[in-house]
Amino acid sequence: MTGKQFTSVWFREPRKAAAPGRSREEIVRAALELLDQEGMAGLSMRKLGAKLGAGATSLYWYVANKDELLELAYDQVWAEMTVPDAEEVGWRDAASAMAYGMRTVMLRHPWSADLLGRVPALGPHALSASDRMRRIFRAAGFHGLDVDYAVAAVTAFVYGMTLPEIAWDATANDSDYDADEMRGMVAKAAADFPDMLESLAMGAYQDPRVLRATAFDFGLVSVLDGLERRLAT
Amino acid sequence: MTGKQFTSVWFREPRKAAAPGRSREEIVRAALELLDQEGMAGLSMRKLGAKLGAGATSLYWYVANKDELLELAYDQVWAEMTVPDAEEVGWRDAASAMAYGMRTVMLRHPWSADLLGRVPALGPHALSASDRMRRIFRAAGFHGLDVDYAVAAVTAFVYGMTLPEIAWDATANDSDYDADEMRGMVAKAAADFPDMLESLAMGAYQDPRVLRATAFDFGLVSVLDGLERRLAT
DNA sequence: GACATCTCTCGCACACTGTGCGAGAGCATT
DNA sequence: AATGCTCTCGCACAGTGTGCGAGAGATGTC
Repeated sequence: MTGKQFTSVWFREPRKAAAPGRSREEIVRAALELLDQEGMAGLSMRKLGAKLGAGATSLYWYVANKDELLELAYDQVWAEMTVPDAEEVGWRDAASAMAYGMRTVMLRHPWSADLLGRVPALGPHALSASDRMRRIFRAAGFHGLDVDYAVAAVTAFVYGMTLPEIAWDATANDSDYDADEMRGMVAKAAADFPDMLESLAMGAYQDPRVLRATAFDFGLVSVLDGLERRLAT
Repeated sequence: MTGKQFTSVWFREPRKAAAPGRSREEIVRAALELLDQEGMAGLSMRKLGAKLGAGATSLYWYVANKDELLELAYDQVWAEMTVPDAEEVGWRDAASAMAYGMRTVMLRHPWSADLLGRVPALGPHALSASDRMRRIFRAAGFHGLDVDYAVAAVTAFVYGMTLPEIAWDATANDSDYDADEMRGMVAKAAADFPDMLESLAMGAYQDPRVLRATAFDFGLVSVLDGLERRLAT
């Protein structure tokens, strides 16, 4: 087993911050800007270095490698996720708001789709968000490991729903076709499935964004209903 | 807008198969082998060419670019997903079997996690699977767009749940630490959240695989319960 | 038989990527 | 003045996907 060792930034002591000059914070901030503007493919160490007026490899003094940098940036995304207090609004509304919040944050930082569920979420912000999520479901009445299961169910739904949304937006942006042309080609591919075509046609009369929001809401209500039912027994 | 044009293999006419020699099928098959053995990072055009006793760029005769190749491989994964007939076993069992099936197929081809929900699933096998999924929920009693919403809810849950499972397996494999050491480091990172620590400790006494299967079942039952409730109203 | 056309292979080259290494600059402490 | 520590960065290496254009081999067509 000579495979490269797995490590997380959060398992190591950070380099003690010295004088101003460059800092880990500044680097992460610049990386976030680059990611928001150009997406995951637009972030390279050389570009990031240039943006900071530094040589590409200077950054390696503050960050062990690119993966660590991404872990750091990832945690900043978690910082934006607001998880309301269940004591105030009731667990159902809290869970719902949390789910919607995750979705909007993900859509705001599409590159996070490449990291969510793929990179260990052990940063301080991620942990704090998890803790607040768990609180919601404890307030709902779950106990023991069921709390984790409930959190996992809702977050899994949000990931799985939002991820394709992001992917769709990305391909739509990269395409020279407009929405109608796109739909036409999809229809051609699905020509053998009349039932799907019908459904496609029904969706064509609505704004895709509204359509997706509706789908999200439909699923979310179902998931929460299901969890509620479990509490009742 | 000079961005590279988005296209899908499924939008283009395939090159009409000529004599044996090399063929698109053979290439895709070899790519699948490589992906299963070495994962997404292990697939490069040069390696694939070598495996087939061909030059790296020879493959470009059969496939426009690597993305197209991945779309083709991706569809083969969908070919493995069995979706039972709702008429025979009832919609709930059918949906449940479908969800478990998707999960096992994904775990069997971990690299598919990088494609699922990210790449348009418009290949024949993907479409056929979708069609059969829709049938399940129509049999359940959903109508119009609700059919799509229900399918989306269940598949989103499966993606979102299985994706982190795969990621965890991957990092565990790359690591020289064993499960206990890993848990120790996680515990250190989460030291500020006593509630999480307690939960971590509770999970420590069980086989992680069983734990994850339990979590999956818990969520799936909830989602299906939620959908069932919607039918009742 | 000779020539043209079409199918397919592949080496070269280009522009990129992450990052290990080692030389050095600037500053602080002794 | 000398030592050592913190930090920068150019070079180089081993990769990546893929555009291009030269050619091989088969298959018509006159």
